[in-house]
Amino acid sequence: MKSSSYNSLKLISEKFSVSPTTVSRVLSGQAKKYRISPETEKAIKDFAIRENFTPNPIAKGLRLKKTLTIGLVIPDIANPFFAGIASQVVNVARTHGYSIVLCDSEENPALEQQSVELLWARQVDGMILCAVGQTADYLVRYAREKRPLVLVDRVFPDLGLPYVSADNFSGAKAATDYLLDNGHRRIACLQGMCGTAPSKARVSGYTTALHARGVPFDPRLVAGDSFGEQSGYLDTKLLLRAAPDITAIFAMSNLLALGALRALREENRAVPDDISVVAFDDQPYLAHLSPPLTTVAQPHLEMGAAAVKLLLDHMRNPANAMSSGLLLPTSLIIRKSVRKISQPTTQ
Amino acid sequence: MKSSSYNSLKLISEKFSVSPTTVSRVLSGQAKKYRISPETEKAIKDFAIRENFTPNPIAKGLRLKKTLTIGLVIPDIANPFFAGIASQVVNVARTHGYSIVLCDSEENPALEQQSVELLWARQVDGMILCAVGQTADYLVRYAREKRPLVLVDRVFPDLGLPYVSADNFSGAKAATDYLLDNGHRRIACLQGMCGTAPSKARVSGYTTALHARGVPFDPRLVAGDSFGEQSGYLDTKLLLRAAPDITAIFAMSNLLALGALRALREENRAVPDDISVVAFDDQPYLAHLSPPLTTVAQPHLEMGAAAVKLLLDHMRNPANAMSSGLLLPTSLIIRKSVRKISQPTTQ
DNA sequence: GATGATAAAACAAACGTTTGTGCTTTTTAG
DNA sequence: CTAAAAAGCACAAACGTTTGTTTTATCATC
Repeated sequence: MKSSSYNSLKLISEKFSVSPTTVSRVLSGQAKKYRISPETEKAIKDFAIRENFTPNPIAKGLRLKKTLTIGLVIPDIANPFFAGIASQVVNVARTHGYSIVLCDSEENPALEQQSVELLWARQVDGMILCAVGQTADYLVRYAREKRPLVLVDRVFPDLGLPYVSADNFSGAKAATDYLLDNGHRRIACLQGMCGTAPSKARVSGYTTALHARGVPFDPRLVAGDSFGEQSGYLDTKLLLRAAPDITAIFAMSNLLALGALRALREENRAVPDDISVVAFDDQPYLAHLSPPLTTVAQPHLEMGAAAVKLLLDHMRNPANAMSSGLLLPTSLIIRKSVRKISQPTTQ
Repeated sequence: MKSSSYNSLKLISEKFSVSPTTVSRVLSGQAKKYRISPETEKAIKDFAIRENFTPNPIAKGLRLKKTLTIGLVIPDIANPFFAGIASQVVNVARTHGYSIVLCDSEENPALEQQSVELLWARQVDGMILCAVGQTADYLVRYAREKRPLVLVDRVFPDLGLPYVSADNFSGAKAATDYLLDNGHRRIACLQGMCGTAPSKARVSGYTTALHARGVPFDPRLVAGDSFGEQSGYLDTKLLLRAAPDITAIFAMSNLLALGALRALREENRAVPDDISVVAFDDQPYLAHLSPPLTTVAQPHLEMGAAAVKLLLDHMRNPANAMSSGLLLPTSLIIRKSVRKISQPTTQ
């Protein structure tokens, strides 16, 4: 377990009076290919594992132009949603021998771009990016250069970059259907940052569900333009004034739901008795709220895992680099924040 | 903004028909020291920034034996507590020019040790470690070798390694005092993993507070041996049977509190009317629970920031490497989960 | 017009690998 | 006993930097 002062092939090679070449070949499993004698091989191997030696990855990286390193850029690692993704990214990358260099863009597009460029400069072999912002034009260059880069969650399908995301459309549609099934007709929708792919898809799922039931779409019922708690709070307040007859709120993020809950509490509207609430994205604590929140769960972990797998695939085979988008299924988790109401008019 | 195909000093040097040496010296700001002519300097500098060139950090790392890289080992990045720490670590490291290589030990001591060794092998310049487990003997070697390594949260003061942690003792004492102030005398305590520094310190704060008030310490009132939600649930159940007369529970982690809440709900004990609850560590959602939980907040962000600063200090100056422990103050956040009771016997 | 400063930049080695090729020595075949 | 083949390994270059030392040209000085 003690690590040695033998920290280079040269030192080891001197120990055995062979050349560094030989040691390198033994340690990279090329012994038979280069006809190293079994005795030499065993001696070196034993020594290496006993002294717990591994060839310097920096030198290796220089020579091989591969660093066994993947860059991960996240808007906010303290956000449980991204933390969940990161967790799986780190873990499956590890099982494939890759390490993760983590950058936090602090929800700032400029910092994001900086981070991406820093990571390429640091010679990462590939990159996983959860973008912030509605656009990311600086990425087209990387798409053109066919760099191994996969987008997660905040995707840009037009860029021709591989991506993985939850199936936001279907998730939102399922949630809306659920509300409709429970008799709701005036369903407000708290959207996230306008123009982002997830937000657009979710709103689209919402309107599609409405149309399918012939429920008129009222543009005044969709509010908001950020995924944050503040926005949920504020827009719910406004919504309650602008459309007092709503019976349900579909909050398109976790934090939006938290904000909405706070607003509703202040306004003395009971959930679900006065107003039903459905959130998007599940987090353990949602079950502990009162009432426990019904929500559409995203497969965080799978998203992270899938991103790494996609990336590794593209690293091995740059050919299939374009337009392999993955949409992972969501699932509606039914708790106690939706009330069944009778809606005489549509019975 | 477009990055060039000029990706080596050599290429650039040819462009200007100078030597790589000259380019290197210009780009590292040593122009005047080595008397590079101002024209040459300006030309190269301009070109470099126009083409957005930076010397290859891998080659640099090999030559300089410095990688501008810090390893971060976390038991579970999906846990908001650690995510908060990581967030600041990443950010302040970045402002100092360092990148973070992230490892997740999955609460597994063996994997932790592997990760630590992997990171050293990867030539990180320093490391920040949130250990799991009660011991970490493999670290003594690194302490002896005076490697830049700082411990966070789960610290081992005896190892002689620098560390930063919340002042768990004072935090727990404050929480217990608060319960006592509110008339509680039969206060149960849900501890975390026994033997870990935070858990020991917290329990010690709890007992100290009791003693100071002359409240008898009842060993049966301290239960638990893990920081997880399951443990909180289970041990609360057991506690309610073993000591039905308790009026308050001090849960020494967030998740423990969540588990306790679940158990109390099942047993139809209202919080805070039947039983008061105080948690340890604040997370945004605690305010949204019902009732909003009183808790002792740890300075996550400061902990992460402090860890990096300590580390950088020790990297610059290995001399002051030993025994610089930082205890960051906690703060009691009072919400609505504690009821004031009259306690005639001790009035 | 030699002598020595000084300016401007090049040389070469080193960091620790990997890899194509070349060099001995031993073994095998005929 | 010779020629060819195989075994076992070493050489040297390259990856892209940085840095101590040299080199070359320019200029001023006496």
